[in-house]
Amino acid sequence: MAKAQLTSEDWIKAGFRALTRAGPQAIRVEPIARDLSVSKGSFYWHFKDLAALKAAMLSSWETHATGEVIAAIQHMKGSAHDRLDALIAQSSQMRTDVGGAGAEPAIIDWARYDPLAADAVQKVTKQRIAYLTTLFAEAGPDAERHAQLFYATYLGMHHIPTDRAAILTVLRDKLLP
Amino acid sequence: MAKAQLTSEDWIKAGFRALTRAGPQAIRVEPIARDLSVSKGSFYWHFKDLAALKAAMLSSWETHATGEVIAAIQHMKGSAHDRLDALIAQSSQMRTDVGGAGAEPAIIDWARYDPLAADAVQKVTKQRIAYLTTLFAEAGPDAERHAQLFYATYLGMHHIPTDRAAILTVLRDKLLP
DNA sequence: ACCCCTCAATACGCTGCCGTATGGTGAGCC
DNA sequence: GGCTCACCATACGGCAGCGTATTGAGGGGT
Repeated sequence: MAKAQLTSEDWIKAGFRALTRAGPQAIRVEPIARDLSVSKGSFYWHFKDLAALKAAMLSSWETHATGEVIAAIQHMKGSAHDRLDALIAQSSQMRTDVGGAGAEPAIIDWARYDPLAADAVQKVTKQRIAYLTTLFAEAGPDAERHAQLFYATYLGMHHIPTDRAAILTVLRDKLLP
Repeated sequence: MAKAQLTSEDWIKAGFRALTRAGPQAIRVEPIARDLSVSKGSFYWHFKDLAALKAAMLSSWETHATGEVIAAIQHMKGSAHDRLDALIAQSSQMRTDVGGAGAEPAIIDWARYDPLAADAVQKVTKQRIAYLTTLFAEAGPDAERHAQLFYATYLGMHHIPTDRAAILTVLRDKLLP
């Protein structure tokens, strides 16, 4: 199960594990090295310093969190209603390895203290709301406000101890009658 | 402007400043002491250790964030519609000193890594949703789901770079027609 | 078989922080 | 004027983490 050699990808994944478990400030070299059962000598081979790992994580998340997801939804034919359902389903999967939905709250939070993370989050937010706006535009006016509302709910639902998909579904019913 | 003597309250407020500026892991004795232009010798007079300060902050937030607010809204006569508007207005004030709305995201996040904070947040969440449920109960069925939806949106809107009150108002229109 | 290149281990100095111990200062009271 | 007490400064030992330098081990190409 354990590979003989590590790659930068392994460090990035381990970084996300640390992030989701203990927050942005837990992205530290030596603890992650212990998690990988390796010394930090390995780390400084793959990365210049800690900032480089963080940058790589953000870059990785940026592509995974926008391009891939939107592309997957986009090329499935269907109504806005169906596509929203697909997005809702997607957001319940909660992968944490390369920045799936499980890591979202931690990254959002990360952005509160780190300008680089803030930059990445801002880009992703903009793209997502833009895409949602196109979906809601099919159903009437105020598309952008509705997109913002939907996305805010998506972000907030992670902190409510209940069935998350149900909350989004209720909102979708209200916005796309 | 600067008081001669400090109180525990001053340390708690300074703790919230550190929390909102740089996250939960920034609640550290020496940096906060520097913020107060004082040595940490003062800190260990007012508090047993760092954990004591954190506990005091959480306790302070717990009372400010539920009892006081709900009481203020409760004793103003009016429809659920009006009371929701009052809550929306309240949440746009963004005080950060003793755990106002500006500190909410930071505290929510804090709870992800600290069991004590998680405990406080869970209590507050429960109370708030319970109160919202009573408001929505006047307007039809599914009151609890609507309360969860509204609260999730309230939490998430903090991360959307736009007029936050507007988002909640749109949602209120949908839920209380 | 050899070498080189990749990757990891170890050891080191440095910084920031915690918590303790102890000493100092001003205000008020007698 | 001296005492007490609340409040703060200073100094110390300890620890955890960063980043560097140096050395060591395998694996592929020739």
